[in-house]
Amino acid sequence: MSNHDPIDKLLDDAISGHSILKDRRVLQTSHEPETILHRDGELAKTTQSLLPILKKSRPSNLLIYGKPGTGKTLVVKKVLEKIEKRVEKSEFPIKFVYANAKDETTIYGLLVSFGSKIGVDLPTTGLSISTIFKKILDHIKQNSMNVVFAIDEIDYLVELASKTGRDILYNLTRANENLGKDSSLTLIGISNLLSFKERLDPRVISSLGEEEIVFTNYTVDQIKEILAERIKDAFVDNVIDASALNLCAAMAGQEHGDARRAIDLLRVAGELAEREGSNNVTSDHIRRAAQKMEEDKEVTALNAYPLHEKLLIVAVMRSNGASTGEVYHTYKELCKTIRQKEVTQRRATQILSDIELSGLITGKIVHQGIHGRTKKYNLTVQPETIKKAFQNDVILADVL
DNA sequence: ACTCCACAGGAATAACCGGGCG
DNA sequence: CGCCCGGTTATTCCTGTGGAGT
Repeated sequence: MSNHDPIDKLLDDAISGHSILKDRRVLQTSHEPETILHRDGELAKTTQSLLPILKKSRPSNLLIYGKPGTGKTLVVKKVLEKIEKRVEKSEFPIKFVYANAKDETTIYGLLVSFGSKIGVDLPTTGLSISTIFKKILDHIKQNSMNVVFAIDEIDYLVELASKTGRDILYNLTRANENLGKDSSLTLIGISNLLSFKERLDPRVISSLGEEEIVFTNYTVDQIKEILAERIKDAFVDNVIDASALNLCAAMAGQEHGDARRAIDLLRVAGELAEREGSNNVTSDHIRRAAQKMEEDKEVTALNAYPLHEKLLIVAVMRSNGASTGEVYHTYKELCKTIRQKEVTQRRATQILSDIELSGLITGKIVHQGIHGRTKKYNLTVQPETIKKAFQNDVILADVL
């Protein structure tokens, strides 16, 4: 699967003089390992569910749940790949299509990419969704294809789905009834959220959820083995301290057994160690990698806020531990210096409690007798982080 | 025991915004 | 293109509140 381009490899080596990293691609999220550890049950169930297709009958639609980093995508891709290989030589036409709903901004885009993968030429614009849909079904029918369509992060789809979008999802799950005897369409939905089902049209649930598989979390020991496996391919021998490996697995396990996070952590720690010219990756590197990732996450979150949210965060930073009134006062000053219209205090308190919900600031209600009731706000992140995040915001330049 | 502060936070309503549709 | 629709943002107005000060 992963094509190890010799040119890339040379370039990688050249960039990092004496490298402790043998092949950093192995640690990237796009990497698909040969064997998938500790997912035997899930692999078996998924295969089982798709088995009918080998006997030329239609499998049930399948819904897969599991927390992030539990190997859902990996397992589905692997199983589809294996079946496809097995069927390749036979004259029985099976087609697997994988799409990630996050990559497509609209249902329309999703359908078009789906269509192009099964060989329907579609214009990227101009046709209505229902026309596209019909063309795809016609194509499947005419060529008597058996198609399995895997939609990853299907929760996103439902999120952005308007009424027509929901209808499409419904039609997709029920498409079989309109296909002839010789063709079929099976859906595999993959979702991070267990609660995803609740927000679905009950008609869709009954047809999409014909069969369900829930992916369990990895244990710390399992993560350790998965990491060890990757380390073998990614790093030069014996550069990862045992304590570093343990810590890395433990940190990821603390969340909910997120293998992807563990691997990310390892990659960042490895890059950190390499940049420092260190000969091995220590638990200190892991710790700093975690810190860096946390900070990056905060910076991204900070930048995603609209202007007035940012201004209020700066106001909280300026006057740490201040009451709502004081924060609002400094906020108004900030608005004046950058010539922006301020929002009302009511709105400001609303925004502040929204930000509080995201965890960047904390607020505590205090009663001060004759001095009334108010909320005292504090920053939970380093002021440095905030400055770093906002420094390339041209509007905020003057108030930092 | 009573007052009164400095807001919290609910409700109603208006302004705005992006997407779909004829 | 304008129009409508649903969702979000913001304003206005409002009632409620624990305890320091008297």
